[in-house]
Amino acid sequence: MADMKTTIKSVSIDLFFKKGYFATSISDIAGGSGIQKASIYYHYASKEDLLFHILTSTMDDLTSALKQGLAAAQGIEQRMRAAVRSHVCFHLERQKENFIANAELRGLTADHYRSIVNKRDEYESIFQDLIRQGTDEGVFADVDVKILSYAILTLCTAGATWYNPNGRLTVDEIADIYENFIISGLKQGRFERPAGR
Amino acid sequence: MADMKTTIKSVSIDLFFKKGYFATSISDIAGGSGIQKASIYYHYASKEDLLFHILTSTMDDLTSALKQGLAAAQGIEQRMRAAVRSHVCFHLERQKENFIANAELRGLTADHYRSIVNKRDEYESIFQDLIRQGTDEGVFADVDVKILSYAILTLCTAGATWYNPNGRLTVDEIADIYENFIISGLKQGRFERPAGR
DNA sequence: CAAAGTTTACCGACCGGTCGTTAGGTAAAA
DNA sequence: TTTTACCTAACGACCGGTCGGTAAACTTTG
Repeated sequence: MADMKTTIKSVSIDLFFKKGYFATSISDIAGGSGIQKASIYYHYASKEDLLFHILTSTMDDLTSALKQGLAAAQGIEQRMRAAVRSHVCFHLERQKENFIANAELRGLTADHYRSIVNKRDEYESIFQDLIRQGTDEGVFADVDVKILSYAILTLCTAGATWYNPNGRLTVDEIADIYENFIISGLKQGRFERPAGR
Repeated sequence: MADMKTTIKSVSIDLFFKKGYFATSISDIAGGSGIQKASIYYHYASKEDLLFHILTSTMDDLTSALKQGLAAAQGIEQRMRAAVRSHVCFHLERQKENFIANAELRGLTADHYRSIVNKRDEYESIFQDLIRQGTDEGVFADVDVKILSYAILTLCTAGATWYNPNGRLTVDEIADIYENFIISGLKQGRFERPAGR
């Protein structure tokens, strides 16, 4: 019994994911929602407004999921593991929205673009702080913070591109693989040696 | 004194990169090339044909760069390092085309889409073979070949999204960072220990 | 409690504009 | 005389968005 505004949004997510924002017409969305295209404008001001709503809620949920995931974790390695896991799981569980969020930013007006990029920057900075802390503590190798944060984020983000919910691996299994890969890449050989240096 | 066909292609690459394939009109391309839009059709059969030409040449050059990079390298670790380096450098040096190749596949007809995806699969399989060989030889940890190959490729591909040619780091420096990060992630602690186990 | 007013959620018809593409023509080069 | 490389003009399709209207649901009021 979802209301029409929610239906329109979810139909749009499906279509934007499948065909892309520019290739999806208001008529397509209306047809998928079971109403006439003029009625879309009762619920959303414009096609771009609809895209902006999708991206905003996705980014907000993404960030709050990360903060929630970090709240419980202690110690820099465990915190980074929690962050990676949160990032991966969110992207795989809400694959379509995240795919759109990474592919259709160009559909936004300048103001809305800024708004979303600001949210993304805030999210990224959490990861960058974790990396910085890890290198300061000597747990991670002395890596380039910017590049490595991009690497970690795009790595997991890319999962939303190829992930198949009916595929061979579960979300948790994929998260395990990424977690180990990334932590190894951050440590770069700094594993606890049998004895002193 | 590039001929007009080449000019049109390179103007299209610039515009597809900046505004996206669907948001770029034939008029835009014609304007940027200094001719009328009808004249585009003397050189290319359609807008989609133009996109297909761009993607085909990009994929072909990408694969031959990889094969060339691998020809000189010996030993699985060195071969993987060479592969990563080739991939990173190609993506950063031909940033725009690679960005398009990863973002605009949806603009293709079914036949052309298949053609490009086949080329991409062939390219991926080279990386998958390298990973498989590395795990067989015990140089790399026992990782999931499919996922790790996607990880490696998307990692470097993402570079084409954020790379700034006038930025802080050179292509070679970025390639170094990725090379070490990826090799560490593949080895997952299997570094040569000071002495016997 | 019923009549009157107001709001909600939708519709069909239409608009100006842009799109990719084609037809037919032309002037210079081969 | 044919080919090359472009042009002007126009085509039909489709796009996002607006307009005026309407039936049903709520809210207010006598």
